[in-house]
Amino acid sequence: MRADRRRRLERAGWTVGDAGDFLHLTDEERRFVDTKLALAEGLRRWREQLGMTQTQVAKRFGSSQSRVAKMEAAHRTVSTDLLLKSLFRLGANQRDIARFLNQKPRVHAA
Amino acid sequence: MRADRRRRLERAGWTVGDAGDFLHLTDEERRFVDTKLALAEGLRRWREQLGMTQTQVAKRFGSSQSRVAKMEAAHRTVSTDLLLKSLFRLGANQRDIARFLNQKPRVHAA
DNA sequence: TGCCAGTATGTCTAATCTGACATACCATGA
DNA sequence: TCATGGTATGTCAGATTAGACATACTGGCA
Repeated sequence: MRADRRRRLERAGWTVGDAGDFLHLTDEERRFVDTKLALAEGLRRWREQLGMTQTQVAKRFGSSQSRVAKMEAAHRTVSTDLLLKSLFRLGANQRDIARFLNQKPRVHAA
Repeated sequence: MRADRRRRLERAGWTVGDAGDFLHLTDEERRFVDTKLALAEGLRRWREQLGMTQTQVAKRFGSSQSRVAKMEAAHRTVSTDLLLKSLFRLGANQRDIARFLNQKPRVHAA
């Protein structure tokens, strides 16, 4: 579970030392990352719900598929601003966002 | 109420044409701005709750009072990333954020 | 196996955001 | 009235992020 979490973060572009000192992320940082992951997951679920591909979404955004992939991966070059704007562009509203934040992360839960 | 809302946005640095065509903010933009305002208000309330001044908060952040003022004003040069990080640094958590988002805005409500 | 749609990753340049500083505003109390 | 503490606004240089493009991975199916 710790390892899984770390993998997710690394995939997301966070250069984490190695497993042990993973904890020199401060509490704030951890909360921030978790929030970003929640939004990213929310975005992916929302897109899938709409039955759209990343490419289709990218086109609608006037952006590129690669950028959408990074959004959903909560990559470090992706801001929460971008995640929020993207969700809104796909029709989500403020309450949907709040819902995503209250949702327990599905992946590193097991 | 419309006028009040507009004033808030202008104070926040959004160049809004004039009252009438205020509506050429798209839905997405409006939702995004509202979200930012909610976080900004949340930050101010959180700080006041802690009985701190903007200057004190700035010092704790390693930032400046002017930046804190802009955060609380949801100024356009302030990202939601900064707002979230700031809230987390003051001890808020993801659920607190969700709560802020579900809260009806106090100001342009009347 | 070889294709293909969908997704992921790396790296550029332009645009945006950050903290700092200077300065202005705004109440309240002497 | 004028200090003073707290808050707001404008601007700038350095840091970070956006979209684009190239390219690589992945799973399914002929």
